[in-house]
Amino acid sequence: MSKLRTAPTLDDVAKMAGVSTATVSRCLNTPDRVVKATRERVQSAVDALGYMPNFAARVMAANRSLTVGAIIPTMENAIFARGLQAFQEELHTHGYTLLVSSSAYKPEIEEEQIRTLIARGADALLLIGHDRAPQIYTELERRKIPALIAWSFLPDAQLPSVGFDNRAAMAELADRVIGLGHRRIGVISGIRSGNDRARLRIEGIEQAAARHGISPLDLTIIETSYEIENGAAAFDRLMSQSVRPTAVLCGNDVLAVGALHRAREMGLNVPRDVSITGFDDIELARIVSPALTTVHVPHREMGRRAAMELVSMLEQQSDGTGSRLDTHIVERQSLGPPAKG
Amino acid sequence: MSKLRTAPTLDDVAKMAGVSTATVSRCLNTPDRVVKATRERVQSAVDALGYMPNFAARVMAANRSLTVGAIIPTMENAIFARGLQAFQEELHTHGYTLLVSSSAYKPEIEEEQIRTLIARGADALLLIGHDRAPQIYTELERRKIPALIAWSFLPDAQLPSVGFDNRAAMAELADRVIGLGHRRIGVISGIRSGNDRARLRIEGIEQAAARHGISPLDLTIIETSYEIENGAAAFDRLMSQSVRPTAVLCGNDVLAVGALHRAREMGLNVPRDVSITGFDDIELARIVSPALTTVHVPHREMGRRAAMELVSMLEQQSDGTGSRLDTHIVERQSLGPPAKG
DNA sequence: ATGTAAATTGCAAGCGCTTACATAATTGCT
DNA sequence: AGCAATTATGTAAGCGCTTGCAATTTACAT
Repeated sequence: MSKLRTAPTLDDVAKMAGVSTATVSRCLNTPDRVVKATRERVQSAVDALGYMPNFAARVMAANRSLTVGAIIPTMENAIFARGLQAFQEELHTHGYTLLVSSSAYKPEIEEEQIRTLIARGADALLLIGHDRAPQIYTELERRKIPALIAWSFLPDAQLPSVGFDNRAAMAELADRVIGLGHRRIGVISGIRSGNDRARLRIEGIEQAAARHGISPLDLTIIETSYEIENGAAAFDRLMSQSVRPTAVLCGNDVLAVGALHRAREMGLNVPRDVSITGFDDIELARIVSPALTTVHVPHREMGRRAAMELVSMLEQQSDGTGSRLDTHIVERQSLGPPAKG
Repeated sequence: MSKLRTAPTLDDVAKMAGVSTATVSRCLNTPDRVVKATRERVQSAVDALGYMPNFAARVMAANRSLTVGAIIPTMENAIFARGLQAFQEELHTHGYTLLVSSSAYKPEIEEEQIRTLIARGADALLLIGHDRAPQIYTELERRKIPALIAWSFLPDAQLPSVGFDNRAAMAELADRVIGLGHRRIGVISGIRSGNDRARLRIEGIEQAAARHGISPLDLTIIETSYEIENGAAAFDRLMSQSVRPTAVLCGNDVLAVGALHRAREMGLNVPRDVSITGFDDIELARIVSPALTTVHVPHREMGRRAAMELVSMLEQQSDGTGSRLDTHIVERQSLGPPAKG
């Protein structure tokens, strides 16, 4: 029975080149272990047949896939795009492929995605942030899957992390805002539950406020998920308080853009009537007007380092050390001193 | 020799449940072909062991992966995000998984990605646009990989497509612009080579211009790749001509946002001094100010239909019929009549 | 030439799963 | 109760590849 028109296999190549399948396999994977003449013969057979190795078979036989999985909270906005791009480029130079999936910020989906990626043979995983059910870490440990956390650096966490200090970064920005004279501050944060970045950023603001003797009563915090619309709605709520804040610190640029948009719709001048700040420094932050004052995160560098770290964990069998990157404030037009009043 | 701490296999489950591996497999894939008592026994073994089927092994044995691959030109901006999201959601309801990769608008990379996805066992492919080397189509045909094209509907193309009529959509917008009295028109297009969407959109503008007796000399076309920066630079060039256009039609919203940004930097009032339009109606179009007048593309609907079509091609072994979706113009603030003079 | 070490190639055993086919258990009839 | 038809389960042959080990060839020193 002839298998009509299916992809050529190693066997086909081997027959055509007059060698064993082992040799063909070696030509593909460890060419220097094959003498030149044979290698060339095999290569022409490969070319002639348009042979491409079957990935599933390879994974099964070799018990590794040269694939790294990443689960990011969302693909819908640009927050993770640049970092992930750099991550994947760096992986590529080491011969690894990236598989991405998104958890929509839902812990149960993230857990499922982790299992799926493992079942698909991912050799290692990149996760975002530290907050998740402990048994996930146990499971990764048990299965001996190297994993790394990005977007949040914590020195003593269960897994090594490559990222920045969310708390300190936001505290620095809050210091700056308070230093300009703002005393009534609104905060539009992402949902803290299961999201250490959101939680730590708020903590940073609270720390800075406390340092400057600002009462918690003058700090209004709204939690909402990271969408432009929600930033706008939260801004509405903040501004409809009896005493309006003079500055609104947002958990990320997406929320800030929403706030900015609503401010404009309300006829408010930013930063004269109210200051608005973001976090992340995504492209959008430069495009809106007034351009957002925000915290710049070295996304590309973070992605690149995460990839290097993960590859070294994979290839040196090491546990990974992690690294902390610096952020800095980017001053644009959306932050100014409060209006006299 | 004991395999220390590796993932449990079908065999482990079978032993624990006291059945054959075939029965376990059937429990997982065709539960109604197994009697309830057995099924439950197997299920508890699965739970107890935390068993997850090995994907590679399954693909190899079953010769299908329940995976669909999509190659999109870019992930860097939101153009394809929403449609792809809907595509993946719909696939999910049919039990399929989506694997996405990006070609960076490079034909040779796209070709490589196609091969990679096939090697990884994709059961079917989603491609964007019709323009690509003919041998790719031959190859897909030869390997009997169902494939579908999105973002551009062409009734008689090699492969079925789900999308809209790029030419007609842009012609409609150009008609509107010309109808407002614009006679000198600038066009900022994506690179046409290998991109039928870009090509057809320009054709639409040219058609409309011809219909209204506008000389090709009054139509300045700049081609550049789809990045905000490039939109800005192209706008610069258009406005530094001896006779400035009164309206600038952009190949997509990303370019338009760049143009808009530069216009503002140049101190031009949009639309009083110059009108700017986009194409796609991504979220960004609503956020910028003035908000972009653009062509709304039903991205979600397109993604959903593409998924349905592909699943039916896969499951009915049919060839696929494709379908044309309607676009419509969204009037916002960036388009107005030309200034007197 | 001859022996030995090193390089090259082949053989064949899996990797974990699905599924055609064979067998065993159950059901429904008469 | 007895038989055929139906349903449930088991047996075992792969799927296409990698890789440890054995066999063969080549290179090199004596």
